[in-house]
Amino acid sequence: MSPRTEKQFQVIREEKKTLIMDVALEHFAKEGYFNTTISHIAKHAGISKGLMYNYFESKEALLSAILKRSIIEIYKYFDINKDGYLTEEEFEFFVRRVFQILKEKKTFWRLLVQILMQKEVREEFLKSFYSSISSPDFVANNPEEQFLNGIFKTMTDYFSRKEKRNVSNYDPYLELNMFFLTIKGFAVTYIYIDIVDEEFYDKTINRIIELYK
Amino acid sequence: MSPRTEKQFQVIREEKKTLIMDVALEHFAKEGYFNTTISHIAKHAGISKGLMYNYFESKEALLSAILKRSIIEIYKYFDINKDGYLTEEEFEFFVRRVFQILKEKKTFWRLLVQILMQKEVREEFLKSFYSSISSPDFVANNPEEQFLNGIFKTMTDYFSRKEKRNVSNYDPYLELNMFFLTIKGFAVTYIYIDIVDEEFYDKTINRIIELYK
Amino acid sequence: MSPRTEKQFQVIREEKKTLIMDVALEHFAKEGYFNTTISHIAKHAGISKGLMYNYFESKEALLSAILKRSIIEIYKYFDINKDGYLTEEEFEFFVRRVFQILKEKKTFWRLLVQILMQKEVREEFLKSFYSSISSPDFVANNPEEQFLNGIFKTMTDYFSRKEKRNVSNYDPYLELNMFFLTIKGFAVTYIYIDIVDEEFYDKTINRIIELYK
Amino acid sequence: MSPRTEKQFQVIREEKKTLIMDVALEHFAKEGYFNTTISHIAKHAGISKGLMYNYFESKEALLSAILKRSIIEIYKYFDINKDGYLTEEEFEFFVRRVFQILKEKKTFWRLLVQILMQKEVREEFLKSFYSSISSPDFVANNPEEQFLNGIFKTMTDYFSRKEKRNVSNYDPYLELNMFFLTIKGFAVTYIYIDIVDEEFYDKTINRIIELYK
DNA sequence: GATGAATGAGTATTCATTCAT
DNA sequence: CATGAATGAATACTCATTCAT
Repeated sequence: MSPRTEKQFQVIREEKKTLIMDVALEHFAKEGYFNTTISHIAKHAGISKGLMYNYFESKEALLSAILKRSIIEIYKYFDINKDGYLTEEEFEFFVRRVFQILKEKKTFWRLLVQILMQKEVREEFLKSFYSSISSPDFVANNPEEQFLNGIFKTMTDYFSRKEKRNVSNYDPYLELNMFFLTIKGFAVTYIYIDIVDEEFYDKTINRIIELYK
Repeated sequence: MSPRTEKQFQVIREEKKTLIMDVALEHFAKEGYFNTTISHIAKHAGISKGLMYNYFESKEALLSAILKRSIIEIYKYFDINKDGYLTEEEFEFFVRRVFQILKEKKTFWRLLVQILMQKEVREEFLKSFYSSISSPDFVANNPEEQFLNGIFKTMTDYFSRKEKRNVSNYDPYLELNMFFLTIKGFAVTYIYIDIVDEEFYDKTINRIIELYK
Repeated sequence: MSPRTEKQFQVIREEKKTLIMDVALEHFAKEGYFNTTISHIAKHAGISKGLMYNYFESKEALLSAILKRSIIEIYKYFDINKDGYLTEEEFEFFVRRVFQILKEKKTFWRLLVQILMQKEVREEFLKSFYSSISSPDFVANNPEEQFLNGIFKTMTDYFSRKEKRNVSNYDPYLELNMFFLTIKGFAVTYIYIDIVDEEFYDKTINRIIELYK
Repeated sequence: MSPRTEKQFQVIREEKKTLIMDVALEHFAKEGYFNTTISHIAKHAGISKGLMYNYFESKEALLSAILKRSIIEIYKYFDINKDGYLTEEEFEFFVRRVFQILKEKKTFWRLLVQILMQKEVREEFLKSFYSSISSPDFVANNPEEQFLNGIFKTMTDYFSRKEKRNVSNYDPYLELNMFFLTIKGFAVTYIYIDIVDEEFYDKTINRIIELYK
């Protein structure tokens, strides 16, 4: 019988990779990265340990792949029209979208936060993330500027344009910082709340938008 | 020479425990809890591994002891006059104190955050912390009420009394939540900043106080 | 197009086998037998792992095939007229030929030496080599005598005929042994010298011939 | 009960290290370095794998320790009066001593040869060996020169002083090389001979001395 | 013939914890 | 109180080999 075609192999590979990443994310998030063994993942994915290493060079590479996949996917929704100018509507949309994603992918975010709190991992990952999002493919879609820098600049511009009446000595950089603090605090708080009070969740979002829009 | 008294032994014991905890905290915070081995701690504390186990039942128990000690010590500065009523001055003092401590014990807080982000650790610790602060010893010094509950109630009362002009549909519980979010976000952000811009640090604190006082 | 004939298939088979063996030898010699993986060989030979096993039963069988092939090929040049009588000219030709081959196929010899130094491999291989050269196919081409035994006898005869003036108590067996020692020592030394001083190489050969011719 | 003294611990350590090294050498030599597992060594030494790693950082470090120990021990007997001048008597003594040691420690030498034939190991080991024999302790006993360099120079001097009547165009460097070749060839041959014909062994040595003394 | 996904037994290494002294 | 030798279970990772297609 003739062997599988190149395409068939690709499909198999892609499916298995996805399967492994999904299972791994689930367990990393539930039991923590260090407490989750490769054996455990393999068993729950219904494959052998060897196959894991056929697809991912190491446990760390697996983690990295998971993180990148999810973050890339999330950033797709940012700064949608990419004109570098954030209107109030775009800002609000952006904030709501972030919190929507946070709610939908809570386990992933819990993992991400856990990982990023680990200082060593943190720095290494940030570096590799930067380089991954500024890879040829990525840049091709964003020829104008580096991604994160772009986000940051757009946000700074946004806060520079605003002038809050009720704020003495308005400082756009401070305001941007406050905004990010709040987002982070929100995220860090909610990823550990198992059953979310939807109404309160929305109220909080509204309040944040009210404060920083 | 006469043999040491029971009391002297206790003092020695206490000093050794403190030494071990100090060294352990230093290394846990610097290299992470999992990456720090008992051997390493013992060597740096100038004692044997065996002795470590004479003082602490396990590595986890050591961690637990460190966390409890530090948190207890921190809470001493809270709600100083303990009348359950927070004036605006007390509120401001409290916020500034928290950030002061954050700045002074950054490594400890980094560790604490890392640890608390680990879900399993988190739950176990919170439980044990709750019971420790309501233990006989603890209660003896705070006969009036459960500690954290007290804090929480006092804060809720504080926000209930306020009515922000510029906030539509003022909700004290929401406001308390926003306040905690912000504090957390601030903490999570600053524990990873190695060199702090003092002026900006203070500006941020002032802004937080301005928002929630 | 007509289907390939049986013969054509055989040619293809033979070519593939040769290709695999060449690539494998190259990597075995460069990186060592244990450090060279089947995957690596397959990739560099441009074939699949599965096909490898279609041609060779195991990694060890592949090694064995390589060794046999090369040694058989080398022995073709020995004792060319096969009359069992070694003249001084034939002796010198033989020695020079051996060293010529050593120089030309240094990587192969390095591998061979490495392999033969591994005791277990050594014994197993020597056994299988002996039986292979006395296999039906082999014997068919050398009907008169066992190969190695023949070499050995011819050499002993050669040294028996000589009587070195400058040697007290001349012992042909000892002299043969000394000769083999020297050859081996030379080989073991030169396979690890990356850049050979041609002049010195030749001088050494001349000296060896001078001593044992 | 009071703990063991520092000295007692040292004795235990030294004994265990020796035990492990002895057992390891035996198995490395018998089954080859790669085929010998740490588990195997530990089991035969009657200790746990963990203890192995208490004494040796890795399998490679264990090997290295074995090699160094034995070589250092062997070199003690070289160039005994250390005047850098080799008389004919000293030369003969040296050669006989080398072959004596070869006979006595055949398993070790077999291992050494196996290891040194592995190209990668070879280079790394030679480097580390060089630095180990020029360590403070070692240099203290040989303040005048690096060890191996010293040996080499002394040998070159020795061959320079000789002028073989029966050799046309006598070349001391060539002669030294021939001598080393022969020694190596002898060693490589005899480490694999299980039962040595003592008489023949001695005859060969005599012949080598006759040729190069 | 040909492919490469899949296997699983095997290996070095780590480290919290115990315990004889 | 104090020591550090000793344990052993656990873990990431490797690779020759098999097999469905």
